[in-house]
Amino acid sequence: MFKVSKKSQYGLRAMVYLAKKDSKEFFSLKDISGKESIPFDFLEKIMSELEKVKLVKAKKGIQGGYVLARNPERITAKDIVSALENTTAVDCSFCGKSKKCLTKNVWRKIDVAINKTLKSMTLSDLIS
Amino acid sequence: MFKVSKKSQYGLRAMVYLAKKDSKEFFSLKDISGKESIPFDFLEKIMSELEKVKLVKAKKGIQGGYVLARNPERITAKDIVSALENTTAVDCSFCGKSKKCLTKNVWRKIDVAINKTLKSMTLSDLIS
DNA sequence: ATAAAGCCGACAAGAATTGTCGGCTTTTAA
DNA sequence: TTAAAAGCCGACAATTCTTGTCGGCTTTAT
Repeated sequence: MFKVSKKSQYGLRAMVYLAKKDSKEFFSLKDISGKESIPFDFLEKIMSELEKVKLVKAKKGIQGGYVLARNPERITAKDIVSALENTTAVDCSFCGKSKKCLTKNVWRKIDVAINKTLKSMTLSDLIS
Repeated sequence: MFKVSKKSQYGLRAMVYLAKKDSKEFFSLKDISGKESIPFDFLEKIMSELEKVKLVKAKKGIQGGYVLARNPERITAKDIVSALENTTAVDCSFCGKSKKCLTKNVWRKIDVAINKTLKSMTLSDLIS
């Protein structure tokens, strides 16, 4: 419970890597995976998901790779994590069915706290 | 990621159930599992773990069962969740190895936020 | 034209969660 | 004093989720 998935760890690290470069240059999967010690094939899937939600732009072919789609100060940790996780933060199965489930508030408050925290940090915060 | 485990859901529901009764009476696994729709055998393991950390007292034999070990206002959601989860909140594998991992703060802040939230709610808050 | 890259779907390995079972011990009440 | 009700415990089975891999395809710069 509340274990950070490798996917989010890798995704955030890759994005921080791109943010540190802060240029128009494209960086390849090979480069990122090498520098950040992320399994190549896994990273490919991750970047592809980040591209679908337009957090990065991809370019195929020689000299291709990925760049951030917008400035680091306009990308939050929440943008990245939400793109990679399907269960958006805390999700309690029983509460949905039971109107008066007394435990609902616990999970809901945690959900709010996590999202607020994630939202409060941008890539540019992280690299500064 | 950040999915609430059934174990914690069940554990918290069982504890809220006992807190609602708020008496010296013992309630059996059979009773709790029936009223709260929790698989009997699973609940047995859960209550046994809660007993080990002295959140509940157990009594064997006929008319046996479980009671809260202290007043509901002295048991927080964190007490319960911590007893049931081994990975205490957020735990990032890479950060441990890399001193200057720039993503570390993200996971650490979430960890703090979750724990603070869990700590802020007692069983008596939940049932009121 | 070719080589370097990303794209995509399928799937396999591993780990964690969730749930089950059988036999044991303790306790109460008839 | 014995039988039934209950908790205790360890092993294990089923299921689901995460993590990782693979093969073949498309695109693009040189």
